[in-house]
Amino acid sequence: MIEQHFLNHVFKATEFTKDELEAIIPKFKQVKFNKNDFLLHEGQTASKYWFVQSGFVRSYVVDIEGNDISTNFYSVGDIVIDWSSFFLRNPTRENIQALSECVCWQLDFDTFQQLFHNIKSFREQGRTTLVSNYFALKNHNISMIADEAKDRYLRLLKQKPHIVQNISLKQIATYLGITDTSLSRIRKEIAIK
Amino acid sequence: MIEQHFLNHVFKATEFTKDELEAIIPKFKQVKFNKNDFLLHEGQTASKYWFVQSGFVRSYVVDIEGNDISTNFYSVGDIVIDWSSFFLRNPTRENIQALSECVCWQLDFDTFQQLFHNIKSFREQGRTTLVSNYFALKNHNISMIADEAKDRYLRLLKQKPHIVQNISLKQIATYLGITDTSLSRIRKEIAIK
DNA sequence: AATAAAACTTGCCATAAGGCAAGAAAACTA
DNA sequence: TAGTTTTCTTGCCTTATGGCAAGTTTTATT
Repeated sequence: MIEQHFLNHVFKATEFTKDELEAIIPKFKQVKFNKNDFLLHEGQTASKYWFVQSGFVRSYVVDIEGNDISTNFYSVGDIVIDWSSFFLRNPTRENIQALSECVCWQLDFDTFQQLFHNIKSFREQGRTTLVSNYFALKNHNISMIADEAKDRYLRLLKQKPHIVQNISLKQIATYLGITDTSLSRIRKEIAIK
Repeated sequence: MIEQHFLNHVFKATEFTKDELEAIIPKFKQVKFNKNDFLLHEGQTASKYWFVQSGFVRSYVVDIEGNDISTNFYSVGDIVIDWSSFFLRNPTRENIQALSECVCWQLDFDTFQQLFHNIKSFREQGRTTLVSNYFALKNHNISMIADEAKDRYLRLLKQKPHIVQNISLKQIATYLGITDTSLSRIRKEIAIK
């Protein structure tokens, strides 16, 4: 029964007719990942994307010195996609890795294209999702410039408390553009107050 | 004659049929801005976007302390759009301002929607443009974390030399997340070598 | 439970970048 | 062209954050 499907939480029924949901949702395939599995690896061209039903995922890039930098974290309800690799059909610089056991719903590029060009509400919703991701990235970027490290951490804590609780200090630190040492000190300072 | 239209450089003929170009290009309206004119102002909801035929444009936000932070620079051939305000129909935090006299080609939201839903190649191209912008923003963000100030400046210099040559040191500095003082010192250091 | 491996904390010192303010240079303006 | 405003440079000192390394705690493995 499609009403009970996890993806109904993703494709809110208010924006889609029942027929549309029945055309869209069955196209997704359930996949499971083990901890440390790669959903996408540096050098590959993304040909799928996922919605997370359970578990935690991280994306990161490796810089010239070999340090990895977290670019994003994903948990229940989030879309996991390398937008540029998926749509520009280019090999990616990003790695996307499961941080725990995960259950996801997967769609491939060709099926996406078919839905995108045939269902108006699907493309509207896809555009909204992409633009929302763009907006979040822009705000993160502004925060990197305008806020000091402690405020960036507090901002993340407020926006994604479940991320802060479930992901290692080191991986959060690189997302915030600071070292693990600094983040440890920031946490201590906050705890004292 | 549509072949001579400026927008032919934007909508590459390889991706569009002649008929499509004739449906798309006449929908754009030429507008001119004087130096310091606002294309979009904080608090407004973006209802148009532009392609720049000539001149320079800057977008910026004002932080809590009242400092402005450049978020982007635009010149010939670039799209000037507040993606999130335009598509999510929300009031924006950004200001978009002409830095010189500008000639632009403008499209409004309703006309965009009509083209987007009716012309497959138009929506493919729009998606590509948005994703390319997303990619650039992401790389800027990674650069903010992985590179020191001098390298961020050299990167901008390489990627957008015409921006560095035409925009004030202060405005470039905030884009790079540093003070004008620091950028001045970085330039001096580079000049010495 | 024992051991190994990660993850986190802390101290000491180094450094990139900021804050402020004065002066120089360049760009407008009348 | 003289005057005014804006932009840029430079010196002096401060500060947030980094680098490294040792120790501690937590988590995984057999």
